[in-house]
Amino acid sequence: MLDKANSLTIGGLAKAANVNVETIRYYQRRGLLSEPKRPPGGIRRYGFADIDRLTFVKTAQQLGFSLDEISDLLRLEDGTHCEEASALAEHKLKDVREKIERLVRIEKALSEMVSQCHAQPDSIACPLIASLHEGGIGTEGKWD
Amino acid sequence: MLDKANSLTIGGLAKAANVNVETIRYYQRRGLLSEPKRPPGGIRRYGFADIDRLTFVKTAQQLGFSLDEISDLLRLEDGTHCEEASALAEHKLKDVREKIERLVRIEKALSEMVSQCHAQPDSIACPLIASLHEGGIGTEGKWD
DNA sequence: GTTACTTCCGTAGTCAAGTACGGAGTCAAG
DNA sequence: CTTGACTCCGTACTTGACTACGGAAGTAAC
Repeated sequence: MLDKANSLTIGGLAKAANVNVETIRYYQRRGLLSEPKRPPGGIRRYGFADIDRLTFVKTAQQLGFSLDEISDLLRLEDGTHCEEASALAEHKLKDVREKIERLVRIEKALSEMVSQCHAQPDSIACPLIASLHEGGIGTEGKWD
Repeated sequence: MLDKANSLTIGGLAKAANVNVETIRYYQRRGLLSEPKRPPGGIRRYGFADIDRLTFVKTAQQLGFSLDEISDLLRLEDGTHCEEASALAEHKLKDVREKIERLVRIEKALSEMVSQCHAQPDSIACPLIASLHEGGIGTEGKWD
């Protein structure tokens, strides 16, 4: 299906995924990206799948995952055994949900701040830090 | 209100916030945490506010913010001028919402994977990478 | 008022994640 | 069949975020 599309050199891949060539080579060394076989005395070629994979790594990184954790996630994508995979997935799911919760709290604090500011543009209080307290702002805003 | 509570030494603060003493000093150098005045020839004391601040920094970090970005967020908390603050807040809000979206996509992919796996525990496909494509899964689950 | 733990402070070292470098080999155009 | 750009590969350097070290000074318990 995409044999013909496997036409990128490492430089083209780097441009397409908006990363440095050296970063690609680094990821290959770390096992995050496989190195396509190189035709005897030739040059390696890459395709769409590689762009997607790189993009995924970069995105996951921005979300606070380390390269080791991203390796784990990618092992899921690559299809390990079902038991193992689902255990890992459930674990990662917990991480992800916690991250979402925290971000939602921060989001609320920020948006509240913005609207407060538009309402009475002089005094401003930002409950950003408080927004992270466990009990906090899920349904009701109350802290001790 | 919490003058009496400002009783922690740097070591106590470190324990309370679950970070290294050196990390606190490092944050002070970077301006993420202010150094309380030290009584002539004495020792600095810290309080609850400092614990919260440190906790916030650590949490934000896990969510993929750099210390520089966290400085920005903290300037909001500390109350700058309203215009400036709200502009910055809106900008950060965009970041935060993007992060949430991406995490939600990942969350869906992972949870789908787990339930698929429970349903037919042998063949397993993980659309983890696909989950990040723009057009994807906002309201409808459909990928090509 | 000595002993044992801390704080204080500057400087140096570490670790993850790249980024740069340099020389040999490959490829595409002219 | 040479020139210029790019790949390949190993090794070395950089950056962000700590973490460790060491000596002087503070402090708490005996």
